[in-house]
Amino acid sequence: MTTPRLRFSPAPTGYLHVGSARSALFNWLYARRVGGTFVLRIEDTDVDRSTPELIGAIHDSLGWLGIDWDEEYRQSDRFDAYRAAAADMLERGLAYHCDCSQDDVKARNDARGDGSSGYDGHCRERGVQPGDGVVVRFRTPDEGVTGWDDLIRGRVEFDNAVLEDFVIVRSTGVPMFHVANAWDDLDMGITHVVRGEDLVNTTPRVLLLRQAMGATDQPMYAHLPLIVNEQRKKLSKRRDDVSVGDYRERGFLPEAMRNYLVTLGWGDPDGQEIRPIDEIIERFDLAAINKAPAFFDVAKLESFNAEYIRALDDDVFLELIRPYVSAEAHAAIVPVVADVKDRCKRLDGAAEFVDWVVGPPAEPVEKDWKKHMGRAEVPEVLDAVVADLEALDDDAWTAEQMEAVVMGVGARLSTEDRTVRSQMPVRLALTGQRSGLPLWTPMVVLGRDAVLDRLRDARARLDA
RNA sequence: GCCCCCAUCGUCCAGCGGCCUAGGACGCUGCCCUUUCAAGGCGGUAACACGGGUUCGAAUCCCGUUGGGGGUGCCA
Repeated sequence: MTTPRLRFSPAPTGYLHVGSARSALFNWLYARRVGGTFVLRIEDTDVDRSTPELIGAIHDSLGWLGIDWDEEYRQSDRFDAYRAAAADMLERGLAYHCDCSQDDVKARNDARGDGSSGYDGHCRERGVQPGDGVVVRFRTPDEGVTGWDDLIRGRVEFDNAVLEDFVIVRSTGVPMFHVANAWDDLDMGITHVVRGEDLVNTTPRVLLLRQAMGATDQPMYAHLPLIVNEQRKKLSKRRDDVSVGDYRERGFLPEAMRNYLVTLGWGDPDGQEIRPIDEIIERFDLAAINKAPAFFDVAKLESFNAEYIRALDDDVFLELIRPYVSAEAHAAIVPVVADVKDRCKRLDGAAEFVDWVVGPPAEPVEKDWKKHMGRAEVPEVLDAVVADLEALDDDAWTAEQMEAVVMGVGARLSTEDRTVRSQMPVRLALTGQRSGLPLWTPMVVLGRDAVLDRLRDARARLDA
């Protein structure tokens, strides 16, 4: 038995699409699962879109996700082989030259008026010679069936009759991706082709080409269900956030992203969704992948991300958020790192927890203010807290003392008839918000003057 | 138009003929814990698209309908 060989073949577009990332991931998972080889093949036969920067974006995102590859190829380095393969097909009569312009083809189709849209085989027997504006087309069989046993979908078949004679060499002399794809899969000994469902229609062409190149076997195919948006349409660059790099910038952890991507189309029967990558590799199975499209649910991704963030060591978290927060915010977070980490859904959201420590308190929401500051005992509470805090020596300005003072006031003011809660008025006065970090340590960081100022401001506001 | 594919809670996944009065996760939500929030614990909400078969028995198999999606380039 030969070692399985899988490949991820992205076109260099300048970013890695999340759908592509998942294809890469599933290829990689399977390769690692079965001890196979994972090949990265850059499909850059459309030369003007092949630059080191565009390819670098793919490398970066794959690397970020922890997807490593064993071999790498670039199709632009292999044009000679594709040209030779095309020439050979030409020589053997399996392909022919065609000088029809796209307008010609369209005009004939319109004239026919039967709704057909593809190439009509006009040049099949015309003996067109190579020249300006001349392409090479593959002569598809007129009868018979081309199909394969898809690992995910089962048997898929196309009548050869519906396959038009497609272009295999552009008029510029550059072979089309089908040729490169078929030749490389054959030449590189690819055994499993795992890719998006949007490519099923090109599979019969590749299979026919592969045959024409002398192959007698087929690789195993597994066509993945598409990742869709809320409209159930394929994720598009225009309307959706599709770039892996963008998610990275928005503070998602690669482990969370990778883990979430796996759940789009696959789930372990034991029901556990979040688990270490080694365990996923161990359990992953191509044949168990779902057939239906999956919605990319950012809310769920964030939930995964929050869980991965919580599992981070405090010091690791502190380093990871550095690019996302100001130096001031970072310094403010250090003393309360665990509290921030536990509440942080994305790395870029860390700073908001200490906004009120670094800057002025937020302007309170009218409704919250009325509800919590409108209570009869609030003036008493604020006065008492201010008084008790003022009485504190500078060296007693500690988190323990903050808690003792604030909670003490509540306890002191409570009677059998009423329970006085002092925390919320203080919170609103200090932060302007009704929820957030535990107050005690941040109060120390904020400092005596600011704390007292804010409490007095709030108290004054009650009278206004 | 033609070709291909898909169809379980709002969403993702489990289920591969009886264990299903359909399970888990996200979301939403109730209670507990807590003088905030978060986390955690315990509940709740909510689905087998429809119609025919096959079978003693169907979410699971077959056919059709409906609904969605993908493709239909000298892009990949």
